[in-house]
Amino acid sequence: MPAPRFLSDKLCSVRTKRERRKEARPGELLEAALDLFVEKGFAATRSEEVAARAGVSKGTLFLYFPSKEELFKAVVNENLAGRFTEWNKEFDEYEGSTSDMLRYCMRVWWERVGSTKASGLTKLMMSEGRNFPELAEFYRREVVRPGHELLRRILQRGVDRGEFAPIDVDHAIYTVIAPMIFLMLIKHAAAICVDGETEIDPEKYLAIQTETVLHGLCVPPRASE
Amino acid sequence: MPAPRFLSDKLCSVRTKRERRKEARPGELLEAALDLFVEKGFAATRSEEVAARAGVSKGTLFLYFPSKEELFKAVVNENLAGRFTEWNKEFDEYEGSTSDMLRYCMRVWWERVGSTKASGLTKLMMSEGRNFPELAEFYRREVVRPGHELLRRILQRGVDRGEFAPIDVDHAIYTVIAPMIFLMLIKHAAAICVDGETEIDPEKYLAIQTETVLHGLCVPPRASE
Amino acid sequence: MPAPRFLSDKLCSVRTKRERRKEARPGELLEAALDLFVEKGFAATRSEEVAARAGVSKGTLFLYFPSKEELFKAVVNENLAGRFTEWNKEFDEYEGSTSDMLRYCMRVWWERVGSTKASGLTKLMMSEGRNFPELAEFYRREVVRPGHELLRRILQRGVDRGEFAPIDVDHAIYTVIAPMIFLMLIKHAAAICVDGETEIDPEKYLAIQTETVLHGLCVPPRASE
Amino acid sequence: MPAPRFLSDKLCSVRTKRERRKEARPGELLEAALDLFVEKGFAATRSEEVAARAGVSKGTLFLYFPSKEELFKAVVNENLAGRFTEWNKEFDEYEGSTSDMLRYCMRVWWERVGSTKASGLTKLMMSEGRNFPELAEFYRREVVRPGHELLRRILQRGVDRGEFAPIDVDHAIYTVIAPMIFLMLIKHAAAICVDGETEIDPEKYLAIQTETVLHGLCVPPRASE
DNA sequence: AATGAATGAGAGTTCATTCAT
DNA sequence: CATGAATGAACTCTCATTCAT
Repeated sequence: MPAPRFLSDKLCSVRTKRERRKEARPGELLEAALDLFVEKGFAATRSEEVAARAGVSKGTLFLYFPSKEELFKAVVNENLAGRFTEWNKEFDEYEGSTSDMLRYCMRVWWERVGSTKASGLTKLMMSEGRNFPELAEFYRREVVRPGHELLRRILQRGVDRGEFAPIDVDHAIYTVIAPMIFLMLIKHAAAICVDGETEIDPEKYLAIQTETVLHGLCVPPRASE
Repeated sequence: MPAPRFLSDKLCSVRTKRERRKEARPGELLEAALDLFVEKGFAATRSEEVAARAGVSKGTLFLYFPSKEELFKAVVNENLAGRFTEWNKEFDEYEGSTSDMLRYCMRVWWERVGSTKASGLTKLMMSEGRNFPELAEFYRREVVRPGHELLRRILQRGVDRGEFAPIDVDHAIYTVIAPMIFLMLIKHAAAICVDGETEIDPEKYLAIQTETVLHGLCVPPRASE
Repeated sequence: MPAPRFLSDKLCSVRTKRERRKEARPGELLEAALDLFVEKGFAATRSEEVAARAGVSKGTLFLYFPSKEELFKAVVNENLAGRFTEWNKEFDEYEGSTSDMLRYCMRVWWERVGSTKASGLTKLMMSEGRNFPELAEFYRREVVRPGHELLRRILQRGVDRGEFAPIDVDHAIYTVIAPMIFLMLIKHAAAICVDGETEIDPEKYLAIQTETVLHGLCVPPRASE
Repeated sequence: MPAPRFLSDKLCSVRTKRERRKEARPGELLEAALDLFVEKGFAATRSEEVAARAGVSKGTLFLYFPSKEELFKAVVNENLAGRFTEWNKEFDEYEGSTSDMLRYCMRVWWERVGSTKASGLTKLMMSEGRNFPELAEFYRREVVRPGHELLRRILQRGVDRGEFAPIDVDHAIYTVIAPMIFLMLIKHAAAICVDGETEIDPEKYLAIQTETVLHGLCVPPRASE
């Protein structure tokens, strides 16, 4: 047997095909599951179909995730819940005006969530949450609550720094969220579109809504209203 | 057809409860079905439960509606599709400005659809449409298309009469629809609400959005506004 | 339509084949289940097989019993647990000597339980109890405990009336039960019998054991021991 | 066969743990399997669990034993079947009275089998034998038959030497076996015990039963006993 | 017209066994 | 030799739909 040419051959690259597959499996399954959950809903997605799309057999799915519900939670973690720490950090370090911060927030939300398949998970929970109370509770705890927290901190920053009027922050959260939710839902609403394509330009829609919201939030710059 | 023995079976109120119930059956089933479809979704609603809520047996349900899908179609007809002729007529006879017409449209839509259980059917189609292509097609044909037609005629009237700028009417339809859809969806989204209650006031939200839309549609007035 | 000749035609005999079947179903299923549980054990008995032996389809079984475990509990109730009230009453009214009472007890136990398929349920619980804790608990509560109570009362009666020595009744229960359990087990032990038939004569075995037990229990009639 | 490089691989204790483990594997697997089969039954014991308890992987189990059934047979051989040659020899060389021989037999049976985990295998076969006909046949051939043979020879010796009455030996076998089987079964019957502990003292029970059996077997002595 | 007992395809999940590494 | 990822048949339970009554 010839000596490996590089040390790394021994430490990194010497993996069998099987090993590589093994490490890739959870990710492949999560991706397949995300696709199918978003496409068909939680109840209507058959476990075997998820497995098949990931290129494995039914049994293999349950090797990695102990049940369909746990698979769903893992999908939510991977695509939404697990990313809040990063997002929180990003906003902790933000230094501009709070208006810009909110604009930035809406924009990156669209880029990272709204425009991706992950937005389908929100639609899914709105549709099927009532039928799967444990999943709904999980989603509220791991996604809705942290999301609200993040927004609350932004809005509170605006109020604290005198940029925003002393509004009821908890109430204002919904004003900010509303257009996001709308976009997520319309994006996944096949049956509603006569010609298959929604005519709304999400970025433009979001920009307009953002300004509307900011108009309502901001302290009038000089004169009294 | 032999004459009824009594003046009018239809008007005669001296009837056993049983007889009345008999004729009311389909209506009761449709109402029960609407409730349950909206509450749990199409797939998750069990036929037997619909029958039970209507106070009849499983078999009776299938006596009136040959399948769960046909039952759903009947519910959609009863609550949405079948009412467009009446609505169309109403707008044919409208005589005020097109801006007022649109304001009126949004308002009565909220009263007659948005704020009622019927709005849940739209949410339902957005959630499960992909899993039931025949229902989706039916819904598009019988609800979405007529709705778009109605709006298109209103908008075209505005353009034709010089009240609205010569916009792309097909595109503008979505601008008008967007807030309606948003309200319908948020209304049925239990899982998304941390504290159980959305803080949005639908009437106010709709009024503001209506004015925003009109602001974008109207020809800038020559004289003062 | 000719008038029924007897009133009973109307009240009793006017049953369709279907109705008769319907009433017989639970009993047929319980009997099939008893047979199969005793023959193959709880885990190894497939629900569909029970249904098939009762002449119905898989689904029908679950129409009458919500789960395999509940089916098992119903079988235990039907064959063992539900008969203790009757047995207790019988012994409450017994008037002879306690020795005869115990002899009678052993004999009727063999006739009504030991020699019947019901004895297989005890074997089953001993074999599989550990794998189905809920069933084991149910069996202990509904069968073992009442059985012990019944015996305790008999033994206590003997002690109270001076027929038996002042023994530890709770301990003596096991002495009485031991031969019953042995017979139940050997009866269902196919693998242990070389030639297919156990050579033990249960009635004789039980009679001998009973006298042995009584010998140990009874106060020596006259002289001191 | 080439000579081992060291004096004796078998006796040489200077070995790595790994090497020792290697050779101990089958034994460790058999021990783990015995534990689990006795604890949970044959069907309810998962192969993987056996492997895990033996500290090896699932694959390794199937390297040593081609199937779960073969594993079970090996466990039976190790703990019961394989020991009959030794036992037979022991009894061939016995020189005392046949009564003492039988007393000795019962006692050592309790010491070597009844009181050990091996007795669980008998209970297991009685419980699950019908579901695994090949195992049942194996058990009958390798354990039940040799056991009966051994007893038959003892009893025949007693008859031949005039110590026992000229009884039907084949029938008497069951009289001798009965208390052994009873003890084995009661020992593994968790579900049957209300208070968790059976009150029977096995050694005492066995001694009494032995004397009872001998009483029935022995020729009434001419002189005093 | 009305019933509800019966059906059976189909879903999630388990586990003995295989085999590439 | 040893591993453990992968398989797929088998099992329990659900529910839309049928049909004898």
